Amino acid sequence: MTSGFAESFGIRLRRAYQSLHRRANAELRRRFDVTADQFVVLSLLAERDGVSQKEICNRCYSDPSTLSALVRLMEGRGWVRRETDSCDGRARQVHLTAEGRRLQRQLWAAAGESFHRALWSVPHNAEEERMLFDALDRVVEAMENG
Amino acid sequence: MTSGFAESFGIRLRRAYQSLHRRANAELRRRFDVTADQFVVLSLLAERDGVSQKEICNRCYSDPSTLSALVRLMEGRGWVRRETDSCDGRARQVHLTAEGRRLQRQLWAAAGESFHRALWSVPHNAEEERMLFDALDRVVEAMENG
DNA sequence: ACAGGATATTGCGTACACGCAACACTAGTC
DNA sequence: GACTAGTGTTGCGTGTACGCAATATCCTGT
Repeated sequence: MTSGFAESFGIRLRRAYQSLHRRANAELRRRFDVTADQFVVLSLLAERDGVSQKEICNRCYSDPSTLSALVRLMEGRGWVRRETDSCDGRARQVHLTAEGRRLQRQLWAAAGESFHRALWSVPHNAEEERMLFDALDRVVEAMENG
Repeated sequence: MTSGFAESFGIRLRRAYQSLHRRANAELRRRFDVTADQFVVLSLLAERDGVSQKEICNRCYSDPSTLSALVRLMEGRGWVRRETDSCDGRARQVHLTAEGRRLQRQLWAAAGESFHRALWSVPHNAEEERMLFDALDRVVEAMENG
């Protein structure tokens, strides 16, 4: 167990995430002038729309104030529309615009195909994928409670 | 396979890393006024000292210009010492100071114990740990080449 | 010795992450 | 209706991530 910090789970998780994020950023920026985080938000909205920023935060596990700036930037580019929720005056419902939806599909088809194929090969089979996903989810759980 | 973006490997990896990083940051800042990334560098140096910044970058997979600023900040706080390599005038050898070494041990004992225990419980057994580590390493490999 | 190419570091600009505090609004209690 | 507690969003400051270009220094072949 004292295999050293460099060989620990933490540093491995860091390396894996950083390499994914770095590559996604490079690919998306070069070809579409979109950042990886913008792509994440676009993709989550493509799955479910008209939700509060808080809801988006929960889904991608990012920070409210970070997301606030990000979503307003995306609004400025015409990818999303924000309306004050009629039931809750504090909240803003975030919707994809037609333009945003079109862009998301384009990104998913182009870059998504490129490095999703690379990622798909990571778990060797369904069993392993289940174990891997489960472990990652347990990290979140452990960090929030443990 | 079209299980949706929110259920994909990428978003899970993101959530896991973010939750780890967030918690480590919170814990370390509150108790010691040290950031998670500073802790990473301290720990890597505690394992091997007197190396170039490039070498540190390779080990923690971070960016040269990011690390440059980070290491100089740590130098200002008296945790590391930087000397121009006598054999290679471009490189700086980074050493832990006595103070830095003391701090690293303190962090490792205190915060390390707290959430390393949480992380240890993530892989259920040695077999699973091997598979998990291997998968994370394959992500890095796939992102660099694939 | 010297030119050309590779490498380590730095400076700059931009985007994110996050804690904290302020603000607006809701909801529950009296 | 006023009071209090809780929640969604925003503004601000700091630290980090990264690409790009510049600089200084190797190194290799000639």
